[in-house]
Amino acid sequence: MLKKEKIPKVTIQRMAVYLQMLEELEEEGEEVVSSTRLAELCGVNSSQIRKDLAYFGEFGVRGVGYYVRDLIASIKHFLGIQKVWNCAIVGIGNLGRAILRYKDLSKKGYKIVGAFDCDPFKIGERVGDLEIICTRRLKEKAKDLNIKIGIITTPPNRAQRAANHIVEAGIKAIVNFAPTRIQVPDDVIVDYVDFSTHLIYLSFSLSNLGK
Amino acid sequence: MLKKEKIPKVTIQRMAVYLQMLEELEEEGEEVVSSTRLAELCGVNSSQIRKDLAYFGEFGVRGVGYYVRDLIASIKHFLGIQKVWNCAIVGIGNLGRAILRYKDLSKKGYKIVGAFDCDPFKIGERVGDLEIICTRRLKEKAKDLNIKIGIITTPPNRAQRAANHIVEAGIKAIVNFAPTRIQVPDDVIVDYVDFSTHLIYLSFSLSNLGK
DNA sequence: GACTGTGAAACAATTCACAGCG
DNA sequence: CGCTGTGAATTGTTTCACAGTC
Repeated sequence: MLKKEKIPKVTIQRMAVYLQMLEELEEEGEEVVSSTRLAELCGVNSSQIRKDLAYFGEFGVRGVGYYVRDLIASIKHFLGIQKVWNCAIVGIGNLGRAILRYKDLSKKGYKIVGAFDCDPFKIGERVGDLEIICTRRLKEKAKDLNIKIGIITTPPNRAQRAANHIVEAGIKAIVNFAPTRIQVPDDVIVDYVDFSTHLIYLSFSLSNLGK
Repeated sequence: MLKKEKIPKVTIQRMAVYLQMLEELEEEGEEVVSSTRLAELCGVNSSQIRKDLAYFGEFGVRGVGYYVRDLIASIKHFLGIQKVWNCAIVGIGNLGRAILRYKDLSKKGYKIVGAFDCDPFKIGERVGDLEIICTRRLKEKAKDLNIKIGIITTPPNRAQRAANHIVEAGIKAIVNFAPTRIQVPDDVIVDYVDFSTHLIYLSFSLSNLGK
């Protein structure tokens, strides 16, 4: 089904947005949606949606549109999120705790199964139904818990060390919330979530409106 | 100084990354950096950096590189972050509180001056040195507090209402952390921060390694 | 000699426009 | 007739390669 052609990162990101919106439409009881309508809701061009979907196959009905329920199932299938992905958080500060308490993640197919920190005063503390474990034990735990994604929520000066532990543990995907870049081997994928980058974009845009 | 040409969003985002890295270099006592070295640290191509900077002017010295301190100052200047931007948070749950407690924001030129929520049980509660205010009072407060950026950290089903209040208050820039799209007038800029989008990108990449 | 700044070339993503189908 | 799926045209971004200069 999946064509050999490389699928651009932006396409995957938009896919996640379409999925979000389709699930809202499903909740509202909509059964069919056209690319034009979905495009409006997502704030993109309608042929963008058709092109994005075309990377994965043909899901629509000419003259009709897309069946919401079916399209949701198809997207989940080809994005690989019918199964559950186990994640570990490294760095249990305010943000780490907020993510641990974020219940909707499991609905989306992600489960946080390990909470790690290197502060001896935190180790052993319970957060939700997890106990905080020493980061040095990440490697041993990663196997037992089948952890596939590492989430870094340490302060920036600890992020590289956290990344090293994650890489050591054989985990191949990292989301880094710390506002710093990290160095990892080529076979590890890193995605950055940086709040200040977004604020900078907005304040720059505000400063330059109409230019 | 600023050319008329439209500056791509990705350039601004990378600018924020360069700035981050330059500040780390400055702390380490580095006085000069070449585009090649900076590129390595940021994980981009060196001519990318030179092209990005060229949108704003000429900052380097041929045969030498860039003076770290000067470049930081220049970037801050043209991104418009020498001054402080006042922000309001709408939705004081786990994530909202985590952001309120995130002290480094003010170092970066952003200050959260208002905390809003519509839950009567939360109103009046203190978080850090702010008191939670009813979201309906956002409009009146936005003027007094000179709020320029609104941050939505509500549950998804409340995000549109939060956005409406922000727009009503005359604020022209929004960061939306709620995992849903919002509709706003054309003159309001919205930037989305969505954790699950990042997770989906990673899990998709893991599922398709080497394809 | 080393490194920037920048046109030109290569590559990538988006949008258009319409053929094809239900 | 309406809407998808898709080549072709357009627009945008990245990388190359080297002239210019400190």
